[in-house]
Amino acid sequence: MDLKQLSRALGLSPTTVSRALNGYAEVSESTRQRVVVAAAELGYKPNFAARRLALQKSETVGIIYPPDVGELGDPRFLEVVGGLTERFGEAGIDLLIVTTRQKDELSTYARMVQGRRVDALLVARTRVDDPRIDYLLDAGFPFVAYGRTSRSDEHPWFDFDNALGTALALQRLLDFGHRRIAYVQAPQQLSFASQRFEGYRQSLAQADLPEHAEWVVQSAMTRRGGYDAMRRLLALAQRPSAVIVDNNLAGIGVVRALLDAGLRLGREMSVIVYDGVPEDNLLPSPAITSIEQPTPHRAGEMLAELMQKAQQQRPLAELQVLWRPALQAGESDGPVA
Amino acid sequence: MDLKQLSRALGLSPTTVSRALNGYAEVSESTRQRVVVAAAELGYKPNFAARRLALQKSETVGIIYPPDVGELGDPRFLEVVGGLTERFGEAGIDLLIVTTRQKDELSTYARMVQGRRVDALLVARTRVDDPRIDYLLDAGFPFVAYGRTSRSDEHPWFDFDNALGTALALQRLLDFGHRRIAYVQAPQQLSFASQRFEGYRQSLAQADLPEHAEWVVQSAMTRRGGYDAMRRLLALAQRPSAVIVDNNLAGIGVVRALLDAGLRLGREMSVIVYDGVPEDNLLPSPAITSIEQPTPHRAGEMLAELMQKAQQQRPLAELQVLWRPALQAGESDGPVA
DNA sequence: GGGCGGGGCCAAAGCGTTTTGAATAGACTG
DNA sequence: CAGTCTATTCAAAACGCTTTGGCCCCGCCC
Repeated sequence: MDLKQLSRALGLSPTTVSRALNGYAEVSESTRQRVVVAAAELGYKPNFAARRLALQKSETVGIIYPPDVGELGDPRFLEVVGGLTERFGEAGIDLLIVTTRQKDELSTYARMVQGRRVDALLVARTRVDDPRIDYLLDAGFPFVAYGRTSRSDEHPWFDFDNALGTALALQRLLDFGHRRIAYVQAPQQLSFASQRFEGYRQSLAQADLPEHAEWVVQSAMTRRGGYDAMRRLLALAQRPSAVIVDNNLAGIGVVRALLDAGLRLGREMSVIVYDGVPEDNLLPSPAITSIEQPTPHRAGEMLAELMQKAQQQRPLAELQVLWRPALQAGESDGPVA
Repeated sequence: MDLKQLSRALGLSPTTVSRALNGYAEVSESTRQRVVVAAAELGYKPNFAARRLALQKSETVGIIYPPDVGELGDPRFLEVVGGLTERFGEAGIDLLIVTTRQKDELSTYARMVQGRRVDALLVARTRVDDPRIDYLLDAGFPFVAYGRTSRSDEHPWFDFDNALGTALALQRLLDFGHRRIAYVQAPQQLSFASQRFEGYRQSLAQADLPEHAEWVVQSAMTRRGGYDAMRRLLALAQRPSAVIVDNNLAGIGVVRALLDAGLRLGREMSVIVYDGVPEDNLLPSPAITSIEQPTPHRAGEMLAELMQKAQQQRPLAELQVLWRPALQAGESDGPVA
């Protein structure tokens, strides 16, 4: 059942039928009714390839990411995708997912853009100097970057203010009188980890406190990693009085290590965890003070909104969103003993 | 840069250029070379809408799922998607993700199928009597069901043999001499949970053992849920001597509860956990005996393969895959005390 | 009453590919 | 040397939709 057949069945021209279905004004209300009813009855569905060819747009947005997700990548990225699909689904827009290795990256982008396969792209896992961004800016193609780049002032992006998060945490501990503040961090290749660490360093510098290399421990982004890191910290001759953990998985390990060592949280040791410790954690500990961000799912919804606005060529100011984390006080920290 | 421009630049007809690029035999080797080189140089990328319209296929597969992922749904479904994209990416096929509420479900499917938006579909979260399956079978459209249905013998599907898994676990415990075997289960709306429970019940019946309602505890699919469930079991007058947990999150809670109660695993209480307990769990416990399945990512790869085969109209026998779990012995179970 | 404006409709021309059917030229056959 | 192949190329027709430019008819204005 295509448009021609439908129009023939109605005794109308394809032109009129097409217009009736797409809500154009140049068609009488009565004909519109007839057409809509007939289309539903006969089960007419437009052919998308044809529609897209004529329309010169795809009603599809794309997202390209490297295939090694879950390794060094953002382990929760697929949750972001969940938020994206949900939002786009409401708008009747399809989401295309493509994986590509880094070496074929640019040609994949070119295929998408020049082949008009999608109307807009999401650039995930941005790098500081990112050739994909250069390409898209150059081509004048609508896109949103998930993470800032060196050319952030020229394009739409969405990001978290990671440095602010650790700064907030550090400030709170300083206010409590702490001066020996340790830092447990995820691998620094991850951009969020390096940004968070930067917030720690800068706040330390602002407070005129020296960095103490011993108190900065890098560990795997796992419970076990956090556990081991904390044990190392506890073994130091000069023990810290507080610790900031830059991710919640390691945070669980850190807290467990403290509990196992018999230390009371918020008294003998203050703890603040980035992203918080999930409720379902089995730790018999007081509420952990944390730096809270929206969930990946919410981030996905936000990205979807931005992508739609990007296609409408809104002013850049509306298309750059930095989500500021907030400190959520718990009972895992307190005045220095 | 479209085909016409390219052909003009080469002094050839679009016909020949198209053939050269798509590897047809009716074009001389020397022209092919010229064309390929020029196409690369001039950066020609085919327009996909046009290509699809002419070809009457989309080089895209679709996957439609309800938007409430992460609630009662398969929380790891998005990992499956990861496996899918990876496989399809290698084959140059796009993956379209669409969300839809259950009430619009069928019209979404119709739009996809009749609008030829995709070449094949993955039906996720199949229900026993599933109108989507009826629709697709009726339309003769290639698809793969992720989960069996009441019409499983008529269509391609991929599934896990959940009942076999719990049966293996139960048999092992019986062999160890256990007769009081408890069962901690996830909510029974989840089809995997009901299938696993079915395996437990049937094996029990086969062994001529009565079901003991007290020993079957339902809990949330969380660590905390498992913890509480185990505590309830421990409080019973007639304590079980072994326990099977139907999901690994609750499994962690169960083990923690046993450790907290000072019970030695494999001696005072035997434990088998479906899907195993992840390594990064901080439990100071012996290796947990588990029922192992491939990861969701692997399942995604498998599904991708099946979808490709489904499009080639292979015989149904090749298109129905039941993955059998295996019991992996640990030290968390042993002979009855 | 003639001209004008606009509502409602249509035929035909795209959109950028692939494919069909035919043409040309040279090689080979008898 | 006429006739048949074969290899290579091309013009034109799909594919199914949207949109441009017109056409027709009716009511309205001066």
